[in-house]
Amino acid sequence: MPTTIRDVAKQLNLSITTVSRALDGYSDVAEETRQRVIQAAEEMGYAPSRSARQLRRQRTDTIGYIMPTSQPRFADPFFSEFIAGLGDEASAQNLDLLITRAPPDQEAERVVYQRWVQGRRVDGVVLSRMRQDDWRVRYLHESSFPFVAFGRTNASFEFTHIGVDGASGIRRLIAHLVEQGHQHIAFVSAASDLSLQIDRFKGYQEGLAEAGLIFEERFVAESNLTRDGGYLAGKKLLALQSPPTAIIGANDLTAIGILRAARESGISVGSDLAVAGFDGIDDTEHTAPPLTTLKQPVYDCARRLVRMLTALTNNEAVEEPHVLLIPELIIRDSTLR
Amino acid sequence: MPTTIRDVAKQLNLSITTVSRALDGYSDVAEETRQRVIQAAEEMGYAPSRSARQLRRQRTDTIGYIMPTSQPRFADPFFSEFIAGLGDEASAQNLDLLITRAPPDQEAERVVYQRWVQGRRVDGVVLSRMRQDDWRVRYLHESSFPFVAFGRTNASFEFTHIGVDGASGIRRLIAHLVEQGHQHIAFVSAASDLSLQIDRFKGYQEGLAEAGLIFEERFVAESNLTRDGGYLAGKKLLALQSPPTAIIGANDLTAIGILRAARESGISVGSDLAVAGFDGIDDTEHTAPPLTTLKQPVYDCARRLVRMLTALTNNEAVEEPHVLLIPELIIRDSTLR
DNA sequence: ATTGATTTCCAAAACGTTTTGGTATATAAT
DNA sequence: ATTATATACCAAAACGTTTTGGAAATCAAT
Repeated sequence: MPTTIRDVAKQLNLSITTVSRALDGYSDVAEETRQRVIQAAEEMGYAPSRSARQLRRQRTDTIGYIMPTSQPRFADPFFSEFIAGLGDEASAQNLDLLITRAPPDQEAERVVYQRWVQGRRVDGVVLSRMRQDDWRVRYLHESSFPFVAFGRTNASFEFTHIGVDGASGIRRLIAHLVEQGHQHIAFVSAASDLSLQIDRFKGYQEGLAEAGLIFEERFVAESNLTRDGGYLAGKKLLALQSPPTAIIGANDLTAIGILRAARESGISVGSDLAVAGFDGIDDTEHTAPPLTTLKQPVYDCARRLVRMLTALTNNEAVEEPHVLLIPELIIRDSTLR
Repeated sequence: MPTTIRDVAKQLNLSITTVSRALDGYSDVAEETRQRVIQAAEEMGYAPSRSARQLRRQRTDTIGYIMPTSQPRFADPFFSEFIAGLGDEASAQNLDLLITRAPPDQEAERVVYQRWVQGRRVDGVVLSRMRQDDWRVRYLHESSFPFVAFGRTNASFEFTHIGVDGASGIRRLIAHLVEQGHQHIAFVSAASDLSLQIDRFKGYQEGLAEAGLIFEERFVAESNLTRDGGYLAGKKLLALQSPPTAIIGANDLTAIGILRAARESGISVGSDLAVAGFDGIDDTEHTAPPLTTLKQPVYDCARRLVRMLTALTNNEAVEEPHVLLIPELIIRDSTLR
């Protein structure tokens, strides 16, 4: 039986009101009383019941994040870093972070969002891995439920988000590859409804054009943002008649899979084949060879998104509601001859 | 303004009670009425307020996990997989999962646990990365708060947990290394208060003894379970007068760092140096060369722990409260000549 | 001495559920 | 015709806070 505010009040012969206000730092309680209350609360191990407070205040002091992944074992360090950022900033703001996972664009996802929104389970949610025509954005907007997003989408209205200019990043990468003498550059892509795919693929096409290279359909292999997917796509590309001399993965995991495919084919990455990824996860420093990548500050973005979200839930103005970041090109041995 | 149960009741000219009981499936409401209620609730977008329900029921239907890591950017896939398991099983049981991070064995950690326990924020918690003399175990036990743990500790009382027999795993690994002709086997260890360190290090010493090898202090390098830590420790060991021919990392991340140290020193892993890790994270399949490791079923353990915890919170008996698993030795190229 | 301000406290309402302990009506058994 | 039993419903209490709108006591100003 945990101690309630009533216990503390009785102990001190004060009213519940006074105890509550003392602890909340209101100015209408005498300093001496406040000290007594604080001490008693401490001694009795009192902490306000979260659910009671939530019910009364009509807010949960909790934000939610629903990982959009299909496999139960999500193995993408991107999410770890993103969640770490969310969690740390949430703690810093004295918020709780509620996490679950739901397969993207399926009934199950809808159910979770509805439960959280209608059950007033969280004050706001963070979205990531945006899709073109994203129903989540529509739904939350229509329910006028606070949310922020990592990534853009083609919604007809504005919403608070941080985007990363993948296209410009990939263009820079291609310029670098061309500089290294590459003419045959392939791309291992992701599911076509993902905003990041559309964005990065656009960069791929633009980058080729800028370098005066022609776009070849056969140099595009569709994959799924996983290591295994990258491996298979890499195998396929390397088995072509005249294979590419450089391969860009839609993310780092894909690129790591490609590295493995090259190794198994006896191809030396760096000298014979250039490989690059996107995200800048920690692993890329430790692969063989270390991987060239376009780094996006996932952790910091996550923290910033939480700050934007709290502004939203507090009905404050978000100072910069549409951020667009340029990823940083980190050149490592995997694209150096 | 979200719909409440009162709105639904008014709409149907029923009492709040009846609506509540209809939705909860009690038998004292006519089937026809129940259907009307269900339909109206659906149409009006009603979902019970979680906080109101929690307050009344005196339970949160939420379990908590506090990641014991110091760096804000935790980069250990172990945690991703663990959290994925917790999250999936929680969803399956219609529970929420609350997550945060706190540096192990520090005041901040204490504060978070106290907030959750005293504020009745969660129904129970899951512990991992246990320490000898773990204050969390003592505290939760004394507060008689439901918890389960991944890992053992030296508490004087019993508690529900799943342990992994690291010692026996490392012994098997050493036998394998000896079979490959290794006589000089080093160990890169973790913080000495971690149960996993004590356990695995014991296996290291026992394994050497069983093989008739002598234990040499200089072959032990202390590290911190990260890639960078493993890299530094690996560098140090490889710079010794007569360096080891095999190095065991306390976990996979450490081993991955060692791989990199070897590569930089121009040492060919497999033929010249054997390297092995512990955990069996996905990365190990994709390193160069693929890494020998002792795999523990982290994801499944996490799911099972949640099931054990719900048994505990429901005051049911846990059918098997003390599990001890043997890790599986997966031999890959990093320990084959 | 009266009035006005200020300080310090509090009773009661409200938040939205679930649960307890019924009551009224219809049906079945005597 | 009475009594017992089921069936279908409901009013009110309770969960533990925060907030509203005072009230009493003290102090300052006239």
